[in-house]
Amino acid sequence: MRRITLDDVARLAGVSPITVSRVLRKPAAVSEGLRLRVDAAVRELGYVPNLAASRLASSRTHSIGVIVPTLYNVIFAEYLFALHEALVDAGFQVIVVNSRYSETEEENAIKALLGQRVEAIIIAGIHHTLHARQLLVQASLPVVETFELSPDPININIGMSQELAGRTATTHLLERGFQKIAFLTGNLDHRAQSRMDGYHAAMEGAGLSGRTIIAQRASASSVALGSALFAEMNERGDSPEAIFCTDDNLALGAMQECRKRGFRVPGDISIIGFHDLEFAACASPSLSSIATRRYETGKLAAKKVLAAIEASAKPADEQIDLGFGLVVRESTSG
Amino acid sequence: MRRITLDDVARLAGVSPITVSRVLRKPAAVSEGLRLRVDAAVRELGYVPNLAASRLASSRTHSIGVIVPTLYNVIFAEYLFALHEALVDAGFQVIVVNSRYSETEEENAIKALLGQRVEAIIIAGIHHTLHARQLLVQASLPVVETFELSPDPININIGMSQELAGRTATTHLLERGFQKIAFLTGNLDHRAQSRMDGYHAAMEGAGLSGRTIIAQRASASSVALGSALFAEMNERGDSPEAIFCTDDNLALGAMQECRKRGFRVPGDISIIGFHDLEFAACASPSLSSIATRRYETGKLAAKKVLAAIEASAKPADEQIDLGFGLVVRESTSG
DNA sequence: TTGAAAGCGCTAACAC
DNA sequence: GTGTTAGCGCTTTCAA
Repeated sequence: MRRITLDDVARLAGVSPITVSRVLRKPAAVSEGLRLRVDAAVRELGYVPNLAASRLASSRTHSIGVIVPTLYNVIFAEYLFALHEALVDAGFQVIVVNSRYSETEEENAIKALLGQRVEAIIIAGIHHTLHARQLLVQASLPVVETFELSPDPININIGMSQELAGRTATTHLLERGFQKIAFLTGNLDHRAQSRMDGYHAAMEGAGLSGRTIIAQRASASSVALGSALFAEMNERGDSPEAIFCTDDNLALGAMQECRKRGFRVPGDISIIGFHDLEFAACASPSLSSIATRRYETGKLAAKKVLAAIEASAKPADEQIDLGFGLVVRESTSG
Repeated sequence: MRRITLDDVARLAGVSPITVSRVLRKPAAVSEGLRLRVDAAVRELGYVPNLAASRLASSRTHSIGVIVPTLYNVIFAEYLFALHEALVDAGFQVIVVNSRYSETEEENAIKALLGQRVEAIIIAGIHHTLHARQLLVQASLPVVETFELSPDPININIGMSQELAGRTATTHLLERGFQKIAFLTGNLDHRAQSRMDGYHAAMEGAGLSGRTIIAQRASASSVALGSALFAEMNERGDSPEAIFCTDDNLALGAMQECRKRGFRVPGDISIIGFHDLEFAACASPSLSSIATRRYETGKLAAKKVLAAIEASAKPADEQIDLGFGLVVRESTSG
């Protein structure tokens, strides 16, 4: 059974194909009589326009490519939500591609998106293969890099200093008077690495560079991993007074494992997390954290992209530091 | 600056356009000499094929549409992860559309996906507008409905009985000897509604239909909402012996609020959640829950769709009940 | 306001 | 193994 095309509709309505096309795209430009006839024919035939043909002919795709390293993380879910909200409402389709924390996959994703002639690319992170970077620089479309601050942005960069955030969290613990401060992390992607750099910098600044305690395991952050890392640390005899976790999930897990092993939080051990996830405020004890602006990042990225498309010009290079917040709650208020 | 096309590459390599096309799609069918020349030209020009043109010419899009009611929920994140994993590896692009729990938006999403000539549609839920249903029934592509069991599947249906799951959770509490059992829920989407139906059915079966306790508020499930709902219930004087929450997040929030108000879990109040999220096992006390098969649902949906595309035929109607599990942990082991 | 002609960039089908 | 021809189904001119 052949698919219904514009011509079929035109024939049934007794008009030319271009008139049908106009009725569908700018109905105001067609007289009411024809419009009604066309609408009726469309409905009768159950016509659905072929987007590939439309895209080819108009060279507009009304689609925007978004690359994230994982779909398995609330952080990106919130960010994607914000992007979707703004872009879909503006009539764009969002193509989400998951690079699985691999720069090679990211490069492939970029190629696929360029092949689709997306009208902009929004990409989490600032580390790309050389070739990927070239492709993005050469492409005459808006490119937004998010979540980190790049020393050399491709085009638009909306982010925060992960290193400074890591330093801030650690400094907060130092200011509470703790010296034995542990750092807990899962996979060391670029952002986690920067936070760890911040931890090391703060410890060194306090003359404690010889006394760092690291618990790390190559798997995705999760509550279970937090428990496991604390257990591991405890069993090998490390007994920190405070813990900085790269992620609130780890922090929650660590906190629960603390209690299981008879430590009070914050009485015996203070804990600070990262991202200020929804549960941090109502955990008990409530969890101190670094608040990151996932939603705002997505919103702003979408806004910038829409403005650029509107102006039909690659926007000027720009870097926006959205910053972060230190949220002090019970878990570090011993 | 004009975009590079296949013809440009062909001219530079001194071959016909179709040869370039072949090198890109089935390199084995081209002699090595030409292949190398073409590859070089592709690289030199930075050529990226136009997918819209390819899709139009071949009438294959290698893309699959996925509709979910929200992106703001781990449940769907895990499901999407599974879908992506299987489909992307098989060379398909996944187009995710968010219907925001609206049947109208869902209908629009279906139209948009059909317009793109996706090769299959995978949709969470079994409730659609009449027109949306018609479109899906008429479309000559595989359609998978997930997460619920439909009395009248459009094509393939992979799910579980939400009602039975709700009944099972409630029955578990009844069997522990509790009578004052509360039901906590956020937005009453179809699935939450079915779980509540299950709760009512179980209560009625125990002769307790007059003693149901419901705490509900129209917002998305979250830990904070769980706290709020328990607080509300407690303040209006309802004092349940056990609580069934439609979601583990609610359960975690309720558990924390219990403790804040001096109730022991499970000593004074037993709690069971839903979905068996990652943190349930390592919460303290560990959280009883109904385990749902999000990942398996995604995997199986992808598998069915790929098989159908492979066979290039709309698959036979089929219903698969993936079931669920009752996971008993400390929070209901008083 | 409406239509005719041409073409977007690729691939299927067929020839050589 | 390689090329020629003829579209895929729309939209962009431009003319009426």
